Amino acid sequence: MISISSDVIRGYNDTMILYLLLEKPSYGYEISKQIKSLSEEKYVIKETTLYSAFTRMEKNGYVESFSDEDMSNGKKRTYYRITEAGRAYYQEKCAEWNLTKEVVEKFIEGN
Amino acid sequence: MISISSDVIRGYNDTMILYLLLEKPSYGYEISKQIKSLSEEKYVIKETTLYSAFTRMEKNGYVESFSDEDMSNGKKRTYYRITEAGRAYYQEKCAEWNLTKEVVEKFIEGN
DNA sequence: CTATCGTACTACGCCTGTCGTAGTATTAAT
DNA sequence: ATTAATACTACGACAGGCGTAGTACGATAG
Repeated sequence: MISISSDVIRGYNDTMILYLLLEKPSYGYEISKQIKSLSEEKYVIKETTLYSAFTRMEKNGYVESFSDEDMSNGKKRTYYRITEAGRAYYQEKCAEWNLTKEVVEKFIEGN
Repeated sequence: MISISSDVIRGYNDTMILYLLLEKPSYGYEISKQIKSLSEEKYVIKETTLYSAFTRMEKNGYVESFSDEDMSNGKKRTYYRITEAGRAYYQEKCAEWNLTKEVVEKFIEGN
């Protein structure tokens, strides 16, 4: 059974997360489920990968965290909001992806 | 200037090298130049990356090395030949790439 | 009323491919 | 005589992904 290798996806987890944050702020568990459903169950991000991506991206200024003030559901959550730098980074990654795809496909069977 | 990040290409260097070995055995320097030209100068593999890929792939049984017996050009070279396991691995990586591409593109702008 | 499941994380440390730096040796060109 | 191109090897750092484990709360089931 073919599955997505971590070596390929490496560096693109951030991009996927940022994509989901483009529309509205979100938090770990929700992002995780969205990645799973958007990828049609083909990719499930590991919890540790996800949370370390948040930490890294906050340190890099691509996202900002804030706490769930309201707490109507009783569970504490840390939400993340994409920053302007995050949006710019996302755009760069999209361009990089297109270039990478172009190159890699020259080495894939049937071009 | 957008360039290919090592995080993206990680794990696909092997695939590119194997692709070039499909037709005929080759050696480091030649592979390096072929990757550069086939990618239209868009990707230049680092020497250390290339040679460590050879070592790793030989250990994994994807390639076999042999020495240049003839030596008409006076330079010692280590040639690599793809094995059956290497061909199978290449096929798997192609399938994996197609899956990965499908998934990643759901998270790239303009779908 | 007790146990399990789903939610929502944090901590720690290993693994592996990539890459920077450096060095060696031969041949060809200037 | 020196530089450039060829053809590597050695060593160690780095970073992202991931395995394992643990915490804590609420809801649901038996």
